Amino acid sequence: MKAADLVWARGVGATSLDDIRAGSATSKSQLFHYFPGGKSELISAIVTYQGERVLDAQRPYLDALDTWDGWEGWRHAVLAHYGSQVHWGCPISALARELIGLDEERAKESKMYMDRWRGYLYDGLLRMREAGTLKPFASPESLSLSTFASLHGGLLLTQTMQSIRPLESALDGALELLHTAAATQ
Amino acid sequence: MKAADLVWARGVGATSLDDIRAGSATSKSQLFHYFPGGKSELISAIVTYQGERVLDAQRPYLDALDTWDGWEGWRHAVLAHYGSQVHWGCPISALARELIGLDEERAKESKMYMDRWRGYLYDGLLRMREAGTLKPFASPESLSLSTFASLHGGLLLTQTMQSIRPLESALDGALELLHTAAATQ
DNA sequence: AAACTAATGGACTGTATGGTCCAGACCTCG
DNA sequence: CGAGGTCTGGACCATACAGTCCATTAGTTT
Repeated sequence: MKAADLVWARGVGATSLDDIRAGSATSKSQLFHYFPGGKSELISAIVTYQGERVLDAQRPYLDALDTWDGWEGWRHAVLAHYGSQVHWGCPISALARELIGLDEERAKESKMYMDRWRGYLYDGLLRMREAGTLKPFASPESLSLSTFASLHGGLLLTQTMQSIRPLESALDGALELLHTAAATQ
Repeated sequence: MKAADLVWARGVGATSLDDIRAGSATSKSQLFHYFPGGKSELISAIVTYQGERVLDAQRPYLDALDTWDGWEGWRHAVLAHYGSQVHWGCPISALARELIGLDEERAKESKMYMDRWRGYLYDGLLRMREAGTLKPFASPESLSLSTFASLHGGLLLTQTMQSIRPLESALDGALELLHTAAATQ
């Protein structure tokens, strides 16, 4: 999906259908043949594509966030994935942000990916607490929010600073914070 | 600055000069009279306005981030400021993000505000380490990055979740993390 | 090969946008 | 009062965009 990368690099509003047509070596009629709903439907497909891609890159760790090894693996997968991309930042949060107040329907779709994503962190933390790995009064809700915030803040800074460093620091800090909620044994 | 809020709500690309004209009850010629450089110059003014506004909202704590009380006050000021705004999220990071690859010159301006902002955190942490409040091997660089990432991630989630909760959790987590770097006395 | 259908290119249209320009209102000063 | 200059409204222009349409090609069936 070359279109997805174009939109990632330049944003939804700044990417015209002509840009996409030129980048994909097809014609306008082709574009509307495959996406009868026009740009909105194209964006929808891009949201799905990027959402799945981002989640896939974190597998199988997303389902293993109930052990410290799982979290370590996840951290490594995230850094490897975003470090290997051509563009900085996270396409999903960028789409979610831009689509708010531009295309409410597509914004919902990208928000859904954000929710699913955080859901994996939440589920892992919940299982950790139930297993006694975390303190009984640790809040999976709060911890998942702060961890998810660190992740996306790190990704955002990645973009403004053009470096992977902030993401590393953010994830290191987030994991260290999780450890402070570990049950003392 | 009504224009600043319009751009905050809808983004640079999705806000036309006509929208701004309508919102400010003036005419096109007025707009170009005050901003001969056109939209780019208008955006530049908005960046400056929002940048100063955001930093002002955190004063006087920005210069007091070398004590735990200072950090508490800062956390409170940030929550109060963003909780009282009409729109969610942070205008500066939103501008910085959108302007990358749209107007390189203005992107630099907004990135500058991000850098200045983080600089305050860094300076405070550096003074804390020098004063022995932090462990000698604590890294102001890393800590400022992770704290700043938490802040901006929290603000981003504020926007996708339409709630102040993620920002609260993010800041709480960030401050708790700072405390783990405190010198044990 | 003829007849028919589906895919394809790209010219075309209506609209919105950033930006220009000029006619007239409104001051200022002699 | 009136000449000179400045400010202001909004009509206007060129361009870029999303989306439509039709003539032609390519493929399939008989």
